[in-house]
Amino acid sequence: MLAAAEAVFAEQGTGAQIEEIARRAGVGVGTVCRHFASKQGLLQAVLASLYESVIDQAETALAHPDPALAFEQFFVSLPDFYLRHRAFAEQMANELELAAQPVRDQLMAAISELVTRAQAAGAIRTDIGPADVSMLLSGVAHATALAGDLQPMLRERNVRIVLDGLRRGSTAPLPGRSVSFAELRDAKQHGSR
Amino acid sequence: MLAAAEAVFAEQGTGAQIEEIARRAGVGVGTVCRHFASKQGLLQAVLASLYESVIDQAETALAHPDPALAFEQFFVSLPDFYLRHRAFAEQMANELELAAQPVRDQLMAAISELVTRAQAAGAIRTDIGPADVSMLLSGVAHATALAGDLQPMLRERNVRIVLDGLRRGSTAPLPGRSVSFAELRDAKQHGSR
DNA sequence: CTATAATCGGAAGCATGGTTCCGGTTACCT
DNA sequence: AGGTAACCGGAACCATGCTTCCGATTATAG
Repeated sequence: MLAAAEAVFAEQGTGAQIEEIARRAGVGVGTVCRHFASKQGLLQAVLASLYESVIDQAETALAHPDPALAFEQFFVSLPDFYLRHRAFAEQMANELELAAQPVRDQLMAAISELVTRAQAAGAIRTDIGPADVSMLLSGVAHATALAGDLQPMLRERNVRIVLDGLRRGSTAPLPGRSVSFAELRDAKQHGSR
Repeated sequence: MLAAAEAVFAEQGTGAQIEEIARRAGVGVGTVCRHFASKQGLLQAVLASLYESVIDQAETALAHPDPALAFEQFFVSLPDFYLRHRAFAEQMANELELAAQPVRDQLMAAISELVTRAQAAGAIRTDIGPADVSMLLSGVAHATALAGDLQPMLRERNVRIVLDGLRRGSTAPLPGRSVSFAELRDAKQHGSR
């Protein structure tokens, strides 16, 4: 049943209907709702396992000897994953709105590490921070969820262009300063408090 | 009343409730629904005028003597506009999903012109097309609608990074080929037919 | 084999938010 | 001033989709 939920959420995004999930799983609606407190709970359960997969991907990338390729590999593979898991893409797209979760923090930490190493290796510009990468990935995630399977080539180009913007040797300096995930979270809590 | 709708849509996005619009306009819900066929109609009416504003911006940019600065000016000012009109940002973010409208086509034409001129001037890479720009702007629009007013500096940096990715002198060639809006539309209709 | 308990399925309940409708009011014309 | 017609307001209506509940079914233990 959890597999069915994952499949349906993957295809239709977070807006998928419970009825569809139940039908796909070959059970009744009531059965779904008894096993999970709510639709939100079911979604969280599915997303948790997807987070694990992505964290695995990030750590696989981190094992790559070349930090530049490690970052690029992850940055390119993540949208591929979005494409196959639409609900996860939406989650990543809306991530900034959500409260912190352990698994989410773990992913953020891995991304931070990828960024730092790539910067140390001189592969990507040093005036950016994890928060910038997060926001860019959010935009990529959205674009992917929107038109990904319709225009796979366009999606891939989109990723490459953004990636180029992150490389070293840009023409103009960025305004402001780079900001970490921790700072971003603090600022957010401060702003909405 | 239309002004009230514009204000509410600007603040709350396309999900704004009619009741709120009515209250802001100082009228009843019924009055709103009599003047416009549906919520969708009201939204379209508001968006139409916003499209006009943006087209004006694009044409102002086109009047700039330097094509490079013209493109940059527009590309930077558009997210500013998104920030002040959240529903419009959402519309731009979801644009690929919608049927073509005259006013939309007009904007697309202006963007295409800005791109072509900037490319001719050697300001931005020649292996991209309007469809690429549209997808990037969609991502930027989403990121803006999501976290724009919370992290203005982050938003501005986001735009600048993407813009850098569009500049000439990138490290690796893009896969595939550039595609125009017309081709994008055709491909879309073909895919969903 | 039968009684009981757990689980299942779908229909009824509930919440949200857009749409419609009818009684009241206001403005205008004679 | 009086009558008529248009317009306004909000309450009732309807559609959608999550949640809950109860009768039916199946598994299990004595």
